[in-house]
Amino acid sequence: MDEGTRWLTAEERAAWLAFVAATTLLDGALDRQLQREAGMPLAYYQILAMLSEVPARTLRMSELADITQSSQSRISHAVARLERQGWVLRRPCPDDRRSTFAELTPAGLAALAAAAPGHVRSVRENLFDVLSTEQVGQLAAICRAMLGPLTADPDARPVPGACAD
Amino acid sequence: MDEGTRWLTAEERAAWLAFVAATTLLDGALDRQLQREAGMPLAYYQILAMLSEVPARTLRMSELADITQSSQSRISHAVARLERQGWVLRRPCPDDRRSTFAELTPAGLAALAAAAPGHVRSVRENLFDVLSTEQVGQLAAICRAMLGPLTADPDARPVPGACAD
DNA sequence: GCGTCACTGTTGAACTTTCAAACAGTAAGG
DNA sequence: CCTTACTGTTTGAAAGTTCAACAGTGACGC
Repeated sequence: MDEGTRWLTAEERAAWLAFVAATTLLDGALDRQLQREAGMPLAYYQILAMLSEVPARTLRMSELADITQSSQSRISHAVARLERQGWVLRRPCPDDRRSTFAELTPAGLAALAAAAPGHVRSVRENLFDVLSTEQVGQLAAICRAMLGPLTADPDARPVPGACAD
Repeated sequence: MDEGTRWLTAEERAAWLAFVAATTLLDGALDRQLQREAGMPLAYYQILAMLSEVPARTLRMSELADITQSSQSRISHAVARLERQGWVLRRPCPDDRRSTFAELTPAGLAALAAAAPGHVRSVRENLFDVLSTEQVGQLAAICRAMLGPLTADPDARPVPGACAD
């Protein structure tokens, strides 16, 4: 059954191992840095960051799930936690009463502002400071190429129908 | 205090957002594919894969932690689970009685062999099939550059001293 | 030998994520 | 209306990860 499998070439294999190691370590490093210096995991930072860049600092739960590439269940649990911490506020949506708005509070914005410099420094140290300008462009092109199949791939969607237009 | 922060340039920011999205989605896609077709999460597949490529299909727990870029605690829990499933066997190390060997069982090898083709296909579809040969080389170079600071960075090490030679 | 310190691995509690199921609201057809 | 299907969100249990604490060894100096 696997006679037809196209295994990886030596170059692909080397690239793959380096990719897995680098992304795993980078993720861990960023998570640890945030946890240590700001007391929040990377996933929560990303939620706060997304909310901060949007009009009225408010998004519907499902939009938040889409934009952070996570499942609705995860967002629901995470926002519940952030709400307990006073960083996010949940409000019903008047137009569609199925929907809920998540709004960044001033305290949440302050926590984000306090965490941001350290996070950016960490991203810089571990990624951009070791790449040439050319490599930054190459990386962006590579990632954009990956996004094609990934955004179409049913495997990549956390929740069926989460990306419905 | 954050006056001195070097924020990301527009190019860096674009690259960063694409990178986060692509790696998050790729990770999710691979995990789902394995979970669905082989009934195991990606993290466990990687443990089995590492064990399968080593003499006697046996590694010390700490070596396994190093090679998979994960913490000792994580490996301990994961191997305990894999052992319950009959895919890995734990044995005491005669030379150093602190150490424990983790050995891939025939059943574990069979499970890995059954899972591998689908996994490789998924890696191909979502990564290598959308990249040119040139881009594969660029990606490898970029990841190798990242590994420099990451392997030296204390943030990136799950457990202090885990990488001691 | 003995004390000290580093190293290996495990454990249990806390936390996060996932999975499946439930729930409430909306939309469409008869 | 009533039914049916679908959408947006929540929930609780199960699974996985992390963290801190612990126990058992080994290595080194005195």
